[in-house]
Amino acid sequence: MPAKLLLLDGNSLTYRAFFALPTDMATSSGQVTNAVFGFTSMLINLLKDHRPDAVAVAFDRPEPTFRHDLVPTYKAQREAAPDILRQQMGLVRQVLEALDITMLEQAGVEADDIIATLATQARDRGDDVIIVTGDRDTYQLVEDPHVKVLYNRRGVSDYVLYDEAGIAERTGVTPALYSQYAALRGDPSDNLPGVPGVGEKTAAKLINERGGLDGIFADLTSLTPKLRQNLAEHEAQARSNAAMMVLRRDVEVDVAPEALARRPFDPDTVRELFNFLEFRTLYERLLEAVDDPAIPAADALGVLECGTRTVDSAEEAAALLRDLAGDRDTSLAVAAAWEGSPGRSPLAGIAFVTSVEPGEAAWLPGPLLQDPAVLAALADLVAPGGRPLDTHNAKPLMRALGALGIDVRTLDIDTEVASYLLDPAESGYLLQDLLLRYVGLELRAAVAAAAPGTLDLEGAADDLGEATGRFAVAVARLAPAVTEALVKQGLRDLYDQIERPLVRVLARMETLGVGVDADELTALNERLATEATMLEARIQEEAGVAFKVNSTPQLRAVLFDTLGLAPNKKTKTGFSTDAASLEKLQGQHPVIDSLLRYRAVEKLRSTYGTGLLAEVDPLDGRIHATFQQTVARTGRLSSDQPNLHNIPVRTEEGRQFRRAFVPAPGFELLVADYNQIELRVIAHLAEDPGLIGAFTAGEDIHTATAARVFGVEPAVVTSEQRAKAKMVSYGLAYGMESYGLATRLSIPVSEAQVILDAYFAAFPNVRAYMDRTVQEARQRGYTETLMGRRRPIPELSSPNPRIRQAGERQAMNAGIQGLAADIFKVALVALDAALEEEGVRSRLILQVHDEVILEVPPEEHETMAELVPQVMGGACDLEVPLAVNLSFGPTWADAKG
DNA sequence: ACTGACTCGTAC
DNA sequence: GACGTACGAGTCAGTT
Repeated sequence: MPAKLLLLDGNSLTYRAFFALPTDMATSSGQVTNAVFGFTSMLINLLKDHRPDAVAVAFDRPEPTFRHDLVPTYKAQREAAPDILRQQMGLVRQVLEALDITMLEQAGVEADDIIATLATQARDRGDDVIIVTGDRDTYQLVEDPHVKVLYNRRGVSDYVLYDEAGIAERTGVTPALYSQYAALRGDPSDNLPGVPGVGEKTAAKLINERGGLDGIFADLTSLTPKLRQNLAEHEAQARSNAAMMVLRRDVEVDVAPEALARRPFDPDTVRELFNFLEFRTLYERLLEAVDDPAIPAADALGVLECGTRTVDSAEEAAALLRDLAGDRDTSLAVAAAWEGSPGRSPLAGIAFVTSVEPGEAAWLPGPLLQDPAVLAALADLVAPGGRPLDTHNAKPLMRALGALGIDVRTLDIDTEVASYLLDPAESGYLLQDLLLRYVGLELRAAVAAAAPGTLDLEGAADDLGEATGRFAVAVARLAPAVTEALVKQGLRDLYDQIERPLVRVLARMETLGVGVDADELTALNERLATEATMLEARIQEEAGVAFKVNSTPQLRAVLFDTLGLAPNKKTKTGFSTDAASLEKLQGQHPVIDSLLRYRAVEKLRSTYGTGLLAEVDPLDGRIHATFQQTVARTGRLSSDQPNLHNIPVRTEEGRQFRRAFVPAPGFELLVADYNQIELRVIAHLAEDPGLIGAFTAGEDIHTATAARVFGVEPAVVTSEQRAKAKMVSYGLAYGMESYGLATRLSIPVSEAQVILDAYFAAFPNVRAYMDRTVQEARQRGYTETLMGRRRPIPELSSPNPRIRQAGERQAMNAGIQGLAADIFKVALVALDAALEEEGVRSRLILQVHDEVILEVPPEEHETMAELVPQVMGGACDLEVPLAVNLSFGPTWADAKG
């Protein structure tokens, strides 16, 4: 029985896969994998569908081939492959290496020539050959029934198998005549022009009628005049093309036929590589495809094992903790379990790892954490100089232990925070996902279903200890892996100096919470609710129909159908009713004003009235938000339950809510915010002398900017000019374009463009910086801040221009917002340390991106007025000073300004 | 009853 | 489409 040989064109197929699949397919570390995924997926399908006895993949080499010697312009028009494609060529080779599939390449010839040679040899042996390529040149090889071409049409799964008849049907000529046919027609992708006026149809007709080029050129007289002239003039071109297109079948391939035979691969190697590439489904498909009982199935990939011992007496627990405290040179992995939501409910218990491999843990149920001796031992364990602690999401544990009087000072690796630094673009950081990705182990299903730290095992209380023990062992296995990754990516300092200490600072701020005047909030809420009810009735009256005003679809129908108003903006589902659209309708119908007012009132009532009241802790009357350290992709913090980062400030009415934020009795509030931090960051990063000069001189930045942009003296800058300059400055960090500026300033796009041009002419380094940033990000696949914080932006290589441009704006913004966030975090950590060092009672209670809020006792007013701006101003040494605005007051609103 | 998509609006 | 990063209220349609 003849053997079956599969021959692949590595370059052509990888190239096809790259353009067939979206480039936002990437690993968590930002490596784009669309092409290597597509290639691998297709290879697996081929192995499965055709069960070849032998496989080889041929590659082109970068240096010129004999065809370049024949025709110097051969392929000269080709652009260099994008970086993210070239990287993947290497990955494709790694995949083939792991699968132990032979790769062939040779200087001076192309992959097709190697394929032609091998195919001819195999044919001569009587073997069957299937050639897989995205390139049509190999059609000429299908002249023998043993040889077939699998032509990859568009994607990675859309391919068709051509035999001789198939080629004839597809092209109109037989494989033997294919190269002469192609010579007439030309090949733009190889930069080989054909005969003008001769396309596929004419070429096939001529070749078939005359049996080839010789027959055609022997006698041109019977052809139409134009065709005759074109052929006569381009005979040399056509003959040269033909010579170029004939594949060499005599390449000296240094490989014996047996060497191409399928061999079993090393499953561990393949699994490791697929794991690295984050191919989650391919391994199983591969196993199906090779059907080799010697290769272990995917479910033997590795399940984390752990034996957990429940500690049932306080004496035993205290002894264990003292024992664990003895080893200060290695980290201790722990995991917490909660009665309810992490950090907001009592601890259900803590598991401590007693052995990493084999996995063993000790489970201390919650009640033991009431015992004074246990608490004392635990406090010693985590006191300064105690045992380094690893855990997943340390902040809630710190909060809970803090409530028990234990200050955790020995945090080493928080696997969640560390993983966030490794890839801040992930949608979440579940322990089980990370363990699989970085270690290749699975957490058992019952546990894997639970959110990190929640472990809602449907009342399976007996399992809670065991499940938490497994979490702890998982942390112990994961921590070294993420640490190694941190070091590799140069993120270790960022983690050690900023993120890790920040965890404790945030934990303490959350625990303290912020005081609110619930009576004031309630009064505001009721007033707004009354007005909302009144407005709702008025709106329905004015519109003449009863409808749900909060419902966008219903409002849309009322405005644009019932009332017949003219819509101007569209959303995904219909005409927009947002405030900007409504404002354009003002004056056309009385209901518009009522609607705008209703929207404003209802927003305040629902989000800030009812919303904030629901978050007031009945125990202490304060609001304890959670500050999320692993959410924002730029490195910023976020706040939820409630979000204290978007409390209104711009309108007086909204600002009322800030009056409800008050200090603890006997304290006043201190608000300290960075002045124009993002613009200063831009000045520094762009090294723009104009901006740096203005900031250094302490000028009003918007006036100074306007003066330069509009070419007037600062003294005569109008408020309108200043407003325009201000808007440009704000938009800068977001990559705003003329359209956006025009919308915001209510001016024509052309005028906005003039202003933008003038801005970039006045501050040329800013544009250069933006361009440089995008360029670097595109090259590397990620942006990086001054402090090394990285953010992958795979969108930069999207073939979709809209997505790509969005990626460019993200890249510009990430460097700016990211550095501002880095600086601010440094300041928070430094402030916390300074307060501790000074031994003051003043304390951090809130942060809002570039603003910190402290509770300050009156006697420390002067100290803080000096200390806070000094520490914040010194957080980072930029080319411009970091100015800090300070204000004290009895409420958040009073302390603003 | 729950969930996710969608729209809208607030902050920096 | 056209300005980046968040969180959350409310509606609605689809699923349990």
